[in-house]
Amino acid sequence: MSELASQFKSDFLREFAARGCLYDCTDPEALDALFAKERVTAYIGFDCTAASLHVGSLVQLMTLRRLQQAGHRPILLMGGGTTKIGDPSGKDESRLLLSAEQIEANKQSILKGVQHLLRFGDGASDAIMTDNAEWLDRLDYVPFLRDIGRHFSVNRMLTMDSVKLRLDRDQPMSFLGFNYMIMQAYDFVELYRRYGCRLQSAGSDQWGNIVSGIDLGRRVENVQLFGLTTPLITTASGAKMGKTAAGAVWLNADQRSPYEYWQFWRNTEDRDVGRFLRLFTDLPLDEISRLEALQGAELNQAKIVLATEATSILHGRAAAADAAETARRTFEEGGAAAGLPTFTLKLPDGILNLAVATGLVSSNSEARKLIANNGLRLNDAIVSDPRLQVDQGALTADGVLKLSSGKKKHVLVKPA
RNA sequence: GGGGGAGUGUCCCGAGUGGCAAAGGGGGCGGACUGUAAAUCCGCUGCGUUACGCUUCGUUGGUUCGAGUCCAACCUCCCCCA
Repeated sequence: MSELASQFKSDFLREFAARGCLYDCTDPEALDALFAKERVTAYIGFDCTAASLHVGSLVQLMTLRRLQQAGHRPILLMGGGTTKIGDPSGKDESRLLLSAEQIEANKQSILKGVQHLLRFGDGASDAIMTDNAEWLDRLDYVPFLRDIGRHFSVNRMLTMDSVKLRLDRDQPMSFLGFNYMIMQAYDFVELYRRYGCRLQSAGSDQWGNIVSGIDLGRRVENVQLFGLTTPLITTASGAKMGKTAAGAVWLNADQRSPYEYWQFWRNTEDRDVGRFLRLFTDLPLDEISRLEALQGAELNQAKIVLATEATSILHGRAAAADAAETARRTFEEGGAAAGLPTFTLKLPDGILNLAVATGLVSSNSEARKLIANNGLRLNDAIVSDPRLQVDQGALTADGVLKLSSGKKKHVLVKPA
């Protein structure tokens, strides 16, 4: 699709495609014309299954951001209702159902985490946040079946990937999960009714659900709706974006600090730098071309730009600058920079307990193994004795301890 | 309802049919080499006060000096027949 970039007339689609964000869309010509003609209202839905979104959702969030930057109106749809059902796509097992309270708490937390990405308000292109629980929770079963259910062919639903793949692998699927796509299709129509929303965007795996919504819109509202999908982002090595050893790369600062988030991007593989700059920053394309052309160690400069820009979008310019400075002091000067993750606690007995207390390792055994592999450092000196006692005398001039696992993970400990 | 099969180290896959803390792989972590990259090589990958002890193979009982392995019941899933 990116080769079509130059053929689009609308600013939004041209830029979107040129950045490698476009995977597929329905009726490209009509959608392009719509974007060129008027302010478009578009939505993306997010599940409330966790207290924070992670990097895997970032492409979607960036899509909303770009829509807004191009003067259109993004809707952030929180799946407070659909989360009660659970998306069957891709999962091998039905997930445990979350309680309504848990879903609501997750929703609030997610919203807090994405504040910097979009401008909310009452202006013409200000972002709107809504929750599909507002309409899904109130549905009356029989009227819903008569008005909406009649438009869905079970035969067709069975052929959709989210269902088919599951059945093909002999994995169970309850009637509950089977309804997810109907709810998502209905969301689209409801958002059209409420906000004149004409476009739904999502990852490419949601194509089937999007098309269902478009079909439903034509049948019940006689309107042409559009769908737009983004590619599934993997690293050049084939790993899914945002999954690291420590778990998902969460967007909320209380789960992954701006410094750690900055580090995540700083450690991007060489081959991904240009692509990620296009996808995850607002930098102009010619600037990105210049950065990705850097060779060898020079490319580290591009990674620093990537990290700072990406962090800035999520946490703000100041937090990004702080993170960059903390990283510079830590990695280039080898110091105990104040911006590192810091734990204030009473110094425990022995180095093992200290390492566990900071979360650098999860058990004493793991700490011992790390020490045996020369992986644990206290104030940059390799710890070789697992029985090492840590007391006030070990504090640096700043009155802290710097504890490191390997060369990249550093934390500070302040005696309480 | 009848017949057959499966559930293994709480990341995943997967060997194992009486001596097992349990093969192998992926993933992950650490080390070497580098550029906070990739590739490659090496080590580690249940917990603990670590030449020892404790907990682990769907659940609960049983046989045995000893059970992931044998027996019984139960739970969950899959396949075939009805």
